[in-house]
This record gives sequence, structure tokens and C-alpha cells, in this order.
Amino acid sequence: MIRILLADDEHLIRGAMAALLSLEDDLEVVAQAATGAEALATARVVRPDVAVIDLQMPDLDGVSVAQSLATDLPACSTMIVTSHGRPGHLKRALAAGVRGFLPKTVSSDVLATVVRTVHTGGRYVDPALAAEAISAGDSPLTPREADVLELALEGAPIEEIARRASLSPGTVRNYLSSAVGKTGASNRHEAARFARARGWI
Amino acid sequence: MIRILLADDEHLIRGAMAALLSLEDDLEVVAQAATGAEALATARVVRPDVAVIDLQMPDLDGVSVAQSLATDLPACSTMIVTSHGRPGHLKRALAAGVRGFLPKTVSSDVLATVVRTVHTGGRYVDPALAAEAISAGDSPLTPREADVLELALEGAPIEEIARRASLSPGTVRNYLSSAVGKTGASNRHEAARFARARGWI
DNA sequence: TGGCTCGCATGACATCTGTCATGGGGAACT
DNA sequence: AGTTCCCCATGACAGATGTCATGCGAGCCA
Repeated sequence: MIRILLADDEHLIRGAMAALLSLEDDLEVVAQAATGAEALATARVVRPDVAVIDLQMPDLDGVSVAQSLATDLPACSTMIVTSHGRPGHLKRALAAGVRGFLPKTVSSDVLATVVRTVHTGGRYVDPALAAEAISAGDSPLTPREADVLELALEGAPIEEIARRASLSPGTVRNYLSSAVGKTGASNRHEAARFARARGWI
Repeated sequence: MIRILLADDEHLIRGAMAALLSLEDDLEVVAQAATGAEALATARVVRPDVAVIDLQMPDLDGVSVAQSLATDLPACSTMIVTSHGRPGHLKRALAAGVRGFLPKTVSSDVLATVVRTVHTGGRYVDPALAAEAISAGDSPLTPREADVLELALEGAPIEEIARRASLSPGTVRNYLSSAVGKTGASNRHEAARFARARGWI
């Protein structure tokens, strides 16, 4: 019997997935969580065999949870399911030791199969997401460029970005300018959206 | 027996919800669809009692589907479930004749209950979403302001917005300026995000 | 040690944007 | 008929932004 921890902030989805996984004879949902923190806390207590975690949750995102789980409970295999899969997430997830990565568009038997796969030490990444990740390529942004661009996402003026990044406005402008050049965008907002779509920030 | 049509682009979610609804004795999922168009076509054939539709789908969004269903199949009650509920959506949905509006954070028995409620002619709107919609208030934007702001969402420069809206750049700047004033933002990008969050565009 | 890249910063310049004043035409309401 | 609002547009000005040249120090690698 494979013991599963299920984490998803959407109660309906979580309950439904639990119902669905429980239909399988060899799978058992032993715990559920609605937030990242809750998932971590619960996992430490119930020590599941497999953790199925939603990528986007109110507090910690799925990748952070996976990272903590990897060190806390090395015996527990983590897999991530997501609605909107961005290439960067996949890369970060794999780096965090995630063994399975699926979009929610897959069918339920795929989910069950992957649970079994990761439990036996295997890996599974959705082919479509993998292809996307490869075609998106590596981020050409330097770490600081990515930082600054991320702060620019919400449309804040440069001065505020500078404050939040503890940089001078001139430096911020340089980074943004460089990022705009690298993305082929015509201004920082477009660049920020572009980088976001690629999962670079 | 209440006959249900289920539409959601996420296969996993759809299957899981179907499994969950089928656990209820008086509910039966008679059809599923992965896109808005598919949902419409299927509904015309199977004539369900209740249509449970996801708000965001690849082609038509849930509200458009609801609108078509309302004229095509007046006997069919439509309800919408969504991950990211924005006030504007709720308003549009109610105007389109939707009888139920739920976030996916609700529990499964609420879903089943609401299916029964709308089937007997009742209405149900998630209290939290309703409160949000009320507090967000009506859009203060004029139609053209909203148009222009929407085009500004992706971060395009003014000149491109002007071309796409068939306006002069000066006019675009005026609308944006007005919108920025009304939203209390400090630039058009922030204003666009703000308006989007409110469901105004 | 000498390049190399990166982080950080400044200054100058051209362009883009936000703001304001102004005005004409049309629709709606009083 | 007058008032008010919205749509559309122009012009002018200040401030924000994008671009470029330039510089210094730190870390990395051959």
C-alpha cells in the first residue's frame, strides 16, 4: 500500500483527487493539506511514501515544499501537479529533487501510474512540459537582472524597484535595459511578461 | 436523478470531480467536455439538467458558454466553478444567467448541494466572492478607457496601443492618464493590473 | 598574474509617458 | 434648448524611462 500526502489549496480539487486515488487498490491518501506550511508539518508527522503537491499555493509554492521535504524526509518521493506549467518551474522542481511533474490536464490513470513510478524510485515528467522547457532554453538573464525584472512585474516605477532591491535607480535602469535587450522586448513591462512566460523569473 | 454536464479543460480535475459527484446517489455525470465549444455541442445533444462549467478554458470562457446555454437550453441550469474568481467575472456570469458561482476552494458537499439548489431553480453565489464583488464596486472606467487599458495589459508601448485601437497616440495617452487617475495607480501598467484584479477589464 | 564576467554605480542624451489645457461633435437627459 | 457626459483629437511641458559610455572592485579560471 502506497501512503500518499495530498496538498492543494483548492478544497474541491483536493477532495476529488483523493476520491480518485482512493479508487486504486494499492494507493491510500493518508493526509491532506491546503497550504505549503501545512503540507510540511503534516508530512513530518505522517511520513508518507509519496507527496503529491500542487505548484501554486497561498504561502510556499510547491517547489519550496519539495525542497524542504527532500531534506526532511528523504524516503518520501515528491511529485508536483500544476495547472499552468511554466518551463522555469519544471527546471527548479527537478533541481529541488522532485521526481514527478505533471500538468492537471493528464488523465487520472496517468496520475496513479506516476505515483507508483516515483514510489519505486523512477522519474516522470510530462512530455509536453519537457519539450516546452527545452525549447524555452536557459535564462540569459544574470541573477540581478532576474531580481530586478521580477520586481518590475507589477508595474512599479523604477524608483520603487530601486528601493526594494536596495540599488540605485541608475543601476536598475541598466539591468532593465539589458534585460529588455535580451528578451527582444520594447520596454521593461513586456520584458517582464516575456521572462515570466519563460519561467525565467 | 439530476443529469450533469461537466466542462473543465483539466482532465485530472474533471475526472476527479466526476468521480466525486457520482458518489452522490441522486447525481449523475452524463457528459464531460474539455473546451467551451465541446461543452456547447455536447449539451445540445445530451440536454443535461445542470451544467457545471470551469471559468477558464482554452477557447470560450465559462461565461460565454453559459450565455449560449441560457438561450439554447433554457431548461438547463448553469453553474460556474473557478480557481481565480475575479469580481467582474461574477457580475458577467450573473448577467449571463448563471445560477451558481463557486470557487474551487469549497468542499465537495457544497458542490453537490449547490448542484441540487440550482436544479430546483435556486441560486447560490459563494459569500466570499459576493463580498469581494460588492467591495470592488462598479467600474469607474468608460468603455474606451477599459478598451485601451486592456491593450496596455501586455506592456505594449502607446504607439502600438493606438494602432490596435485605431486611435491617435495622444488620445490613448489621455485615456490612460484618466484611467491611472481613477485607479490611483502611478502608471498605466499598474492601472491595468489593478483594473484586471477588479475584473474591470 | 592576467583576462573575464558580473555586480554596482554615475552621467548624459534622446525618447517615451503622464498631465494638463483646450476644443469640436454627438448622445442622453432635464 | 441647455446641460452634461463621453468620444476623439491636438499641443505643450515636466518628469520618467531606455540607451550608451565609462568606471571600479570582486570573484573565477587558465
